[in-house]
Amino acid sequence: MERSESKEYHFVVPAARSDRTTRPAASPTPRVLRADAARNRAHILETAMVVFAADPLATVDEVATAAGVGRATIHRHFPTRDQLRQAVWLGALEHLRGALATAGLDALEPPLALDRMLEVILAESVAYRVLIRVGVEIDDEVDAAFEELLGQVGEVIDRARADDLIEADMTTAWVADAWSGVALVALEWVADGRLDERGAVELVRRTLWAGVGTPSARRRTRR
Amino acid sequence: MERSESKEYHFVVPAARSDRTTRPAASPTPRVLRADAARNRAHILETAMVVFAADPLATVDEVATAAGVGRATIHRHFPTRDQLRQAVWLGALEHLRGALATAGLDALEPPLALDRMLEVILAESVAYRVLIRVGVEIDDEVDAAFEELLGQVGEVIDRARADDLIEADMTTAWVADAWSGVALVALEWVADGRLDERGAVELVRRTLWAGVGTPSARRRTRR
DNA sequence: CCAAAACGAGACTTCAGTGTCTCAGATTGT
DNA sequence: ACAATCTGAGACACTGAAGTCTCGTTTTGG
Repeated sequence: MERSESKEYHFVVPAARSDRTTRPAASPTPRVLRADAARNRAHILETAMVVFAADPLATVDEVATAAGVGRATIHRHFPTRDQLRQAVWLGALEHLRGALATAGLDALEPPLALDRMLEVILAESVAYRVLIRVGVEIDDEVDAAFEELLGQVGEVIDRARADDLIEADMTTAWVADAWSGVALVALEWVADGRLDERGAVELVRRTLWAGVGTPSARRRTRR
Repeated sequence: MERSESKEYHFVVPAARSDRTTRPAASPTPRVLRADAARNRAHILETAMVVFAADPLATVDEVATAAGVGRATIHRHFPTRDQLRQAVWLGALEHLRGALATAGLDALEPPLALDRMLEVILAESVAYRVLIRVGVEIDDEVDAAFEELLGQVGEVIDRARADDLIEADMTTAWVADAWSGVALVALEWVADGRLDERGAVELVRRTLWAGVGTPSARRRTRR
């Protein structure tokens, strides 16, 4: 690990080493896209998201094949593989931000809002997986976008805190990370078919708010 | 993702695609090692563990340099990079199993045993990181070893359950995974210096057993 | 002490994957 | 309809890393 700054989301964002040999690159992308080009570009991005979610080390050729497109076409839109990877990552983040933005979290009581959030993440699990497993180079754009996403979580938690629902000495950052840690596990369970989405939401809610212990365990494990 | 069988530890064990171009390999390792060879082999393995923990995509040359050893020597002991990777992974697992075995978990009350377990993992965080971030190909050996490690966790949890400390409708597998999810977050916090080991153990214990909610939250979030 | 074994250094081969280029054909926009 | 743009297909050059090999030197074990 050799990240410089120490942000709050280390757990979620993986190392950013350009994961394959990459030559310096060349020209930037054009200015105005013809309709079909734009269509294609979007399609490539979407396919790449799925492919990278399944295998972060997938080659450009694999993406091209999956998208039913020539490899050269990909390079036309994304000069280097790293740039494609970065674009995919940002696209996934945008996907999630959009989904959360339209989920109406503000209108929900905090506990329900967290439930809703998990539902969104489960629905967008491919995007979520990309965020977690595909590397990204942290620049200002990434930083800002990510920060905003985290802000949405933090806000919900702070509202819960205002309702006296959160143990006072647990920081918002911890609650957010603990939530995402548990949510991530649940996500895997759903992906494995060991749990359906309803069950996942239920289990995460209970685990997060009340832990896995019985009342008697709560007494015994307190310091 | 293209794993066939569906085990309980998908969350922890990452995709196993040989993460770099690898040619077919060649000869197996010799039979009896001279003393210096054995020493060297162990040293390479240990160094590789550290290097791979920091960067799962590190090259053989990087490992060689870090170990102060010729690249050829590494290839003598581990014909292909993949075999080195596999050996490192298994070594890390063995490391952890050993540490847990000598931690005297059986003699501790279940909640304390889980605390102790986290302490061990924090102490062996390099090995743990390797397990999580470095790919491995699942063969029978890996499967058996991993299964045993999980068994150790499961056993502690089952003892807790026998003491009526675990909510009856939460499965042992879920408790184990939720624990490891939260523990993983705590591990990152410690690595970032946002938490010391004592605090991490404390926080994980409370979060796991009682969640992040206040008593009133427990009432309100129940179904 | 000496033969066998292991090593480092460096030269070499091979190869997968990137990125470039060209060109003939399809699509678009006006 | 026609010029501009985009595309697929394929050939090509380049490179980093893997794996092999040799040879002179060091270490081991009996």
